[in-house]
Amino acid sequence: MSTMDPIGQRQTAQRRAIREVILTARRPLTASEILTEAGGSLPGLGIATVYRTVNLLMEAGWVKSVRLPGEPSRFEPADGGHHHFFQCTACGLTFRVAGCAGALEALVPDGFHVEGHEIVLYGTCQGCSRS
Amino acid sequence: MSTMDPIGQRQTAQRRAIREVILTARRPLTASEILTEAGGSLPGLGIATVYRTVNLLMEAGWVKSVRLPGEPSRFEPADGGHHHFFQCTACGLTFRVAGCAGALEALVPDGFHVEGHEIVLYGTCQGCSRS
DNA sequence: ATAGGTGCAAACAGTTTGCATGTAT
DNA sequence: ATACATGCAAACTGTTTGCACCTAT
Repeated sequence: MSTMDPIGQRQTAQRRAIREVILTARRPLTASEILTEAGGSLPGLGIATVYRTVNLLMEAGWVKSVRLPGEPSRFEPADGGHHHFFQCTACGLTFRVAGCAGALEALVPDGFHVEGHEIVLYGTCQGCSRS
Repeated sequence: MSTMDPIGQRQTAQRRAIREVILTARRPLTASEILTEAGGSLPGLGIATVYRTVNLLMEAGWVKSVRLPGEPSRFEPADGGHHHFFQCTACGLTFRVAGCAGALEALVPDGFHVEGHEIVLYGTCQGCSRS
């Protein structure tokens, strides 16, 4: 899967722009953040196109969604490896956390099969803890 | 805090019914599930009252909200102890999971303070794994 | 009597969808 | 040329809010 692979059936400026914005961002972006970013070079870009393209990118395996409880969906490159998130309760910023607590299978009763998990940590970030 | 403590300033049939529905349910309920349940004995009950009462119950410490990523809020008694959730990817049912993976503080860099966390396990439940 | 609560409808955010227009192929 | 993509607006879900009416105190 190279950068030149088409998304869907056709290459369009919108799809290229949206993919680039997500792939070059250093944090997961919401749909409206993507609209703002990509809309800079593509006046008239609509939120529906962002959602349609993001869904296409997810089906194609380029992008995955990050869903923090009570937060709008964010989108990030799918190849970022397994990680979780830390959300600062003071400033609201969301940080990526590299590690992962294992042994989660042990938590469920017999007959249940754990295939995946989501962990969100809450607390105060570096900046907010200091002040 | 006894069962007779008022919620807000006044006791009303709606508030009593909504509280009882949440406190006697054996799984967390969405606002519309609460409306359906409590609405049985209170025809005309509105969804706005459910939300207003649930928010009041949360402020009062009776109830807490369960927010699974991408799911509508659910509400459960606040005194249920620390636990997490397992959501079946086949049938969609949500189960409570008693245990908890510790050592989550180790995942964040120096300067970050972990105050809480949320863990959601995904997989197949007992019934769906069998078939 | 009156502050506070309720129901309804409107408003709101996030997301999806229908449709006529536009465009990559 | 034509099937696919876009933009807009409408629809939809979950949640909150404004307001006139109602009720526990």
